[in-house]
Amino acid sequence: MSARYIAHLDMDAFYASVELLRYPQLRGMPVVVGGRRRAAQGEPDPGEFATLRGYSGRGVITTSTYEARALGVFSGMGLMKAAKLAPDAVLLPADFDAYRRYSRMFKDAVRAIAPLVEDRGIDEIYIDLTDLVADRAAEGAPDPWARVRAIATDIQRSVRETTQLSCSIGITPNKLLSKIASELNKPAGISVIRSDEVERLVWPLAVRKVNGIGPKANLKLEALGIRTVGELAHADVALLIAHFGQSYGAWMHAAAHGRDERPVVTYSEPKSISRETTFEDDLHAFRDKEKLTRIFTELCVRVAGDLQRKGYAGKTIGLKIRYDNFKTVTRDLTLAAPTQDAAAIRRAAGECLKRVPLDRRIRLLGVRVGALAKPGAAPDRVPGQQTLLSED
DNA sequence: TCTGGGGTCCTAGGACCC
DNA sequence: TCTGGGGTCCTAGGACCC
Repeated sequence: MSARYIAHLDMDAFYASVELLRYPQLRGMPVVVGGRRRAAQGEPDPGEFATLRGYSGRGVITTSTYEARALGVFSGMGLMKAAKLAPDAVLLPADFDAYRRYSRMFKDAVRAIAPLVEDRGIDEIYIDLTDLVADRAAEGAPDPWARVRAIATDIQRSVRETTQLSCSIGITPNKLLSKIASELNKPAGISVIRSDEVERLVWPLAVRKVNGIGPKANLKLEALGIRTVGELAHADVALLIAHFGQSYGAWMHAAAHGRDERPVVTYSEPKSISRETTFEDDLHAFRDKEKLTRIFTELCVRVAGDLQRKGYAGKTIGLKIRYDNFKTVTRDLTLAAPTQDAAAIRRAAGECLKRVPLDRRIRLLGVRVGALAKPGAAPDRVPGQQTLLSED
């Protein structure tokens, strides 16, 4: 594959920054977004924001401002723990409708400049700038990397003008490196890594910085004495494959050398749609049967609503249960035909429930619909069914 | 004081068919 | 009676990401 210019754009402290647009008086203060969605609690009185002090419940932090991060409070952390570290930090409930609005705004602003955008969730995207860099060859700077920086600056300015929010951009020859690069200079940074700079800029980083190496792999690597990307790059591939399997081991090694050929994918169909909820208190399968049944049915109704709104039906219905000890089990059942009907989903999920042990209290209940199809689209072939031009 | 909710992808075993 | 592969679907669990 010839040289590409791939950008990764990451919005800075996205949810918290959107909240600061609404409550500018909180700027400069430690603020965290998270906790359970509040039911129509209304606008808090100015100067009367809730703080973390005395928080009790099962919420986690979804985003924290940089001032809050300085106090050791990061996303994913339980709010009870965060309250001990930063009792005076302001706690705001998440408003996903607002975040989705701003998400659309910033993505539209980017697409107006560079159309080849891959969605990676609400607050980040990949952008293939290769064609744009070529287009600007005539009028722009002679050095393509200088043109790349100019394009990134344009994108950053446009995002700021349309949303009043800042973002960080990494540009490199591929997605893997760009994801790493965008984090090097946060917030509001632009970072470039050329192929010949991988050793200098990437090898000193912890392996955990590589997208795809999570907490488990990190621990295993540590046990092998591998802490940095450079150490991973120098590790024996055979050793990595022995410990992580052919596919993952070989990938890890390639990743450490900065190799990644994945294209920027501008559209993909969803594979599954699900709803789940963690209870405020663990529920007992029999003692809390009524409440459990009501929530179970409600989840099915919501999944069905999501399917209908998005125009999908699915034939694999899944149930997820997390027990009080955090152990999670799943069961699923594949129907003869796809459905988007709440009652049909409820029946199938009910069958799944019969196959789950109910000897512990339950922390979480979830319902999932997979093997999605667009209703009206050609159905999957039924085994044994005659088809024209069959190759059997 | 335990750890949200929405996803994707991978692995592995068994069923079933050719 | 025993011994074969390959391919696909289904199911369960787990790692990882935002």
